[in-house]
Amino acid sequence: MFRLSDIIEEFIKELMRGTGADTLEIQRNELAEHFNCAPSQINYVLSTRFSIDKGYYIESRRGGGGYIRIQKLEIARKPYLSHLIFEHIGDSLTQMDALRVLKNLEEKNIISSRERAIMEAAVNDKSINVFSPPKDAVRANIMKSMLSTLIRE
Amino acid sequence: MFRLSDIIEEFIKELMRGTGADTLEIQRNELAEHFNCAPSQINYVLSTRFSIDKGYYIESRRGGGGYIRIQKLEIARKPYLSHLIFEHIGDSLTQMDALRVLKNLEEKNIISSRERAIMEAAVNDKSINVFSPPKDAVRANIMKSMLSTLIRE
DNA sequence: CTCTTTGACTTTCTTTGACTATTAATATTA
DNA sequence: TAATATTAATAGTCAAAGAAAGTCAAAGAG
Repeated sequence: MFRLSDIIEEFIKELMRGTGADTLEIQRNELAEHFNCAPSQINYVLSTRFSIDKGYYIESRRGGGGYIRIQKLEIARKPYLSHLIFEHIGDSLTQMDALRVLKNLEEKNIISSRERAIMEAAVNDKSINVFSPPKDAVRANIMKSMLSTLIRE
Repeated sequence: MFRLSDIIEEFIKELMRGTGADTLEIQRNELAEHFNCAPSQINYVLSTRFSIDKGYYIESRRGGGGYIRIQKLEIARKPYLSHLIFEHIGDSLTQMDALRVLKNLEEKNIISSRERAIMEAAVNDKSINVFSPPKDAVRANIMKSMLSTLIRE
């Protein structure tokens, strides 16, 4: 069950927890060499796990002394939930993206692990056994609906 | 006489008894190779013998590093939830009935009010905007799936 | 007829690599 | 010396290949 992308994700998160700071600077090639992978795999990890919607902001610079700066956004609960509901999710949401969003919500202590499990179950492909409106559309609805209960309170 | 599906079923159950843990991760292709059968036969076994109604919860992931995770629901520990999942809900659940069930669960302190709100949102008619499988069938699925997370923990 | 087995085809993630773009450092020229 | 060109050092993009799992319908067995 060796998934390098997950390992790199954890490595970065662990590094951030370690320094205590909310920003981390890495060098793409160095990191790639550390994990013995193609440099572009780092981009893959960043775009799938450290996007704005997961609560991270990324800046980078090319050329000599270049870097990638990963910043963990400290957004308040409601604005973050609003962003998810009104901007990110839209009318289609894949299962993978849903799972990643939920993982981050738990990491940000916006939901408990029980709540995460409940929501994961609700947006799971196996639960949403539909044809006519595509699964991703139904999932988007359910997800937005669930998240909005958290804003209401 | 030799029903391969039964043998695979037993093999998986034996594996779970062996490890003592309530979850087991397998790789579909590996298992298929072990039994010299088509990979899709594993799906057949899982869907006929390891569904939620049979007391198991399944998660899976495709792509590199993919897996199938089978978790046994320890129903004895949660009789009320089990009753709901295995007897009450069945394969169709109206919105009214879902709301009643959730209200009851909160009154019995099995779920928090937040959890109730989340689940209500998930099984709401507005979230489940489907035609082809009737809403009540999809709702039953989602509901059982969510409730089974409470047994799993 | 029902349940099981098989296999071709599909879908979803991940990994890799060739090619491109940008920036900083350095060398060259006016 | 100031301006400009060149080179080296980074990071970015995109599509193809790889690695799983899922679906569905037809064939087979009881």
